[in-house]
Amino acid sequence: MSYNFKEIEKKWQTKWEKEGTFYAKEDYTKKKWYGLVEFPYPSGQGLHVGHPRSYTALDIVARKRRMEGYNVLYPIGFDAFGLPAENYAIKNHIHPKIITEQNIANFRRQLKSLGFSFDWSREVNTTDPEYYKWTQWIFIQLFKHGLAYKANMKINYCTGCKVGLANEEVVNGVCERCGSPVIQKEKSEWMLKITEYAGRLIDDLDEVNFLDKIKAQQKNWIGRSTGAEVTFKVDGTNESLLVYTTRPDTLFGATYLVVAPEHPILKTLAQKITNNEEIKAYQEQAARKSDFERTELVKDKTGIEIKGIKAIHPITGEKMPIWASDYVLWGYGTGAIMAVPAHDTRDWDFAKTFHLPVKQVIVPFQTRGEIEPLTEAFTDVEDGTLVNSDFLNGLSVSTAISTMISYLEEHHLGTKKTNYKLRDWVFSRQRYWGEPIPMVHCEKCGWVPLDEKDLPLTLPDVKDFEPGENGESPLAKQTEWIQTTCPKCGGKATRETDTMPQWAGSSWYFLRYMDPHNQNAIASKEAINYWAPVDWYNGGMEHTTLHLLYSRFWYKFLYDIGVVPTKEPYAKRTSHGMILGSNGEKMSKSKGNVINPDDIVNEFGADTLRVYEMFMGPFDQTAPWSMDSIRGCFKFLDRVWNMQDMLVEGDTYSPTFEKMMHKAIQKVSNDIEEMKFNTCVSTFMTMVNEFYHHKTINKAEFNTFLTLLNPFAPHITEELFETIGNTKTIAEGTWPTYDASKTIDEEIDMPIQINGKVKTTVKLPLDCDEEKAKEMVHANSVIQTNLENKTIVKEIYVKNKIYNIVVR
RNA sequence: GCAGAUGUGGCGGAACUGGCAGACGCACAGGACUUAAAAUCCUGCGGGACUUAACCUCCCGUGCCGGUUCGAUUCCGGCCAUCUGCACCA
Repeated sequence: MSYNFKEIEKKWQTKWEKEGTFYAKEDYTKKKWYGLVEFPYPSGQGLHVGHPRSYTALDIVARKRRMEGYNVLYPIGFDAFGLPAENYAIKNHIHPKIITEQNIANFRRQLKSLGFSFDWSREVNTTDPEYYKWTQWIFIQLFKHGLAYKANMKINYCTGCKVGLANEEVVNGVCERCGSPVIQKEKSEWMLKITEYAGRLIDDLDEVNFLDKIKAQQKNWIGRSTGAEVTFKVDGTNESLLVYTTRPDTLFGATYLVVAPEHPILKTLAQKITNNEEIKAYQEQAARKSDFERTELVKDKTGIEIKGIKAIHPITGEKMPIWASDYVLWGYGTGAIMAVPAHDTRDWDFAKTFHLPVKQVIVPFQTRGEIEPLTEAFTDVEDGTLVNSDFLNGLSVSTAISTMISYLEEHHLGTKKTNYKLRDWVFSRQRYWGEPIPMVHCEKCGWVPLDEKDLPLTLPDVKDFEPGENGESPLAKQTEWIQTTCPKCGGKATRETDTMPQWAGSSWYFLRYMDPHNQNAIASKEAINYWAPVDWYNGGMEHTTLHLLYSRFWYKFLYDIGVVPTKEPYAKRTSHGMILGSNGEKMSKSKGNVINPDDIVNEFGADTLRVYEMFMGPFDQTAPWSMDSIRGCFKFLDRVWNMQDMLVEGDTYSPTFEKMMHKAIQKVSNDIEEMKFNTCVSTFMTMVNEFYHHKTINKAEFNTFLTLLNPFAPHITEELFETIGNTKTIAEGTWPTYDASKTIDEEIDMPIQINGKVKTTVKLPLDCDEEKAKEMVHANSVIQTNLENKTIVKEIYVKNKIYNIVVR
């Protein structure tokens, strides 16, 4: 019988579905394991070959865990709100709900065809009102705790999508999604105060097992810096300028101040300022630039001196000029800086451009206080000694920083201050296909949340999905829907017409899986206490600064209000590499290098696809697709299939294979934990080669082999397991164990080196003592020949590793 | 510019904690089976020198230069290249 993967895969998938083989148990007394993969956005293109890479990987772990006796939750769902469905709806006048349903059906079919051990009874869908009811509920809690607020602010506005974007969604000045230019637009938006959690989002990374690069990227993104705010009085006025600096030690080197063009002091002191016209012109010029131009294109410093006012140095009392320049950002720190051209590259450039004074206050340590003229800013903080700095002279940079901060605080001139680059999360979208924001605006009471018992606030059924005038949400046209009453005073009120961003539904979906049909809560307390946190979460690096950060933020908030029991949602986070086209480029329709998983399943079967994606390379690195390699994996499974013809009886491992079996169990068990799936597959291949070489395999060996391979290729292994006469399935069985003593070779092919170069090998018993080893090595003829006319300088023997003879 | 990663045969890649570089797969070559082809099975396969050939032996070889070491793909210093993220954040 030849390997009929189509029949086999269908048979087992039907059985699993019918019997609910992989459903998580409600038994909260068993030890649990919760594995999570990022649920897909059900796009019209169907599943990408990248999805199975991540899903197979955790499927392998999940299947192993079940066999190890854990109660496993390995769920899946659909993150189905989003722009593509809406854009499609606008173009083809079909309701996004219908498109979404179709796409989900297709995704579900594809996912099932790959044999993942998902608990399909817990499938969630973010567009289901029974789901987004709780997304809205969380929003209301955020609002009640002052973490959601309306702000009239300049937002990034995508000219293509006609929608406001979070900073995270703007890439190189264009929209991350559609590539259209992003402009600044004034709009009233809902914001979430993620900045309030910035510190904890960094600090609590210490408690979780995330890949270092993920931690590093999150830290970088949140961008914590510590320093001081220092007050500079403006001469002859009651006004003062607050500046932020990370280098308070350089205060004596400050020679001028710079404010952002948007700084309010330019208005407040307009009476005293003598060149208002010029300043206005500069402000307009700066405002015209998009963020992209401000940061990307224009590195040359521009600016203008604010004439008529001077600042006073808080310690020396010197009068300092004040400039305005767009290299100082209004959105960060205080929007004003003290410029220390000698020790900051940007200030140096600015000072050189406008011929401003440079005062050096730090010298490299080894110059012993000698001041040599600078040719560029000296910014080294590790190796610096303070000079020209009064009470700081002679101190190192780090000591000088703390000394200065103490001094400032003591004299009420400044305070210690931590700043973050992270901005609050722009939470409004002027779109139809998203969760309605459950808020109404009452003229008397202001913004009022809906009563929780009135949730979900469902999307009104509309026919026109075009954005409204001026970038308004399509919902703004639903005049009837908008009119409502205020939940607080019962008066006339209007609904919020903006919807939530796509990140909303995905910020908490892993909690819903724990108890997906609960009508009264996100999930029951018992379910959350049992399943939280997620034990292992795998996903793409591209979600590190968006989804991963957002969901950690929401979870921490839920922790604060007592909904969840742990500080962090994910105990462990790993990341898979991207799959590239066979030409080494990112798969895209326009490049014509897209692989459809359906085609692979049809031609080779799901097991082959799974094995190939695990074999193609290190899991966390990018890997190009190769049609030739996939044939090799098919051939491997075909060889596994044909091993049934070599089967002989046997309840224990035969002496020929005993060692190999124990070693293989050890290696595969360990490698799965380390996500070294590629070497697992090569172990399987080596085993098969061995069985072929001896043209025999007994039942005990076959059973173990099939169990090890089962997480990778679940269908063929179950079929063979049944064929060779087992009455239970592998899924019902236990993970094989190994005897460590049987993985050790009692004889070692010891490599013998002369001057570090291997000349030959000598068979030595395990843990052979040095004397015996020496004797045997010197008895070897190759070594004897090599030692002729040589003087032995030294002999190095490392037990069970190497024997090296150093000669002259 | 800053942060992180990567660099090994024709290709994808392997190598525990510093100890036989190239596991496993692909491609390629040869053989068996076949009327033939495909499939399958077996064998070979980093480069070079020596050799009629085989075996043996020797030399070179993990991006480049240097160092530590009996011994370096692995550790250290300095470069180069590629990828990813961030980018005037005071």
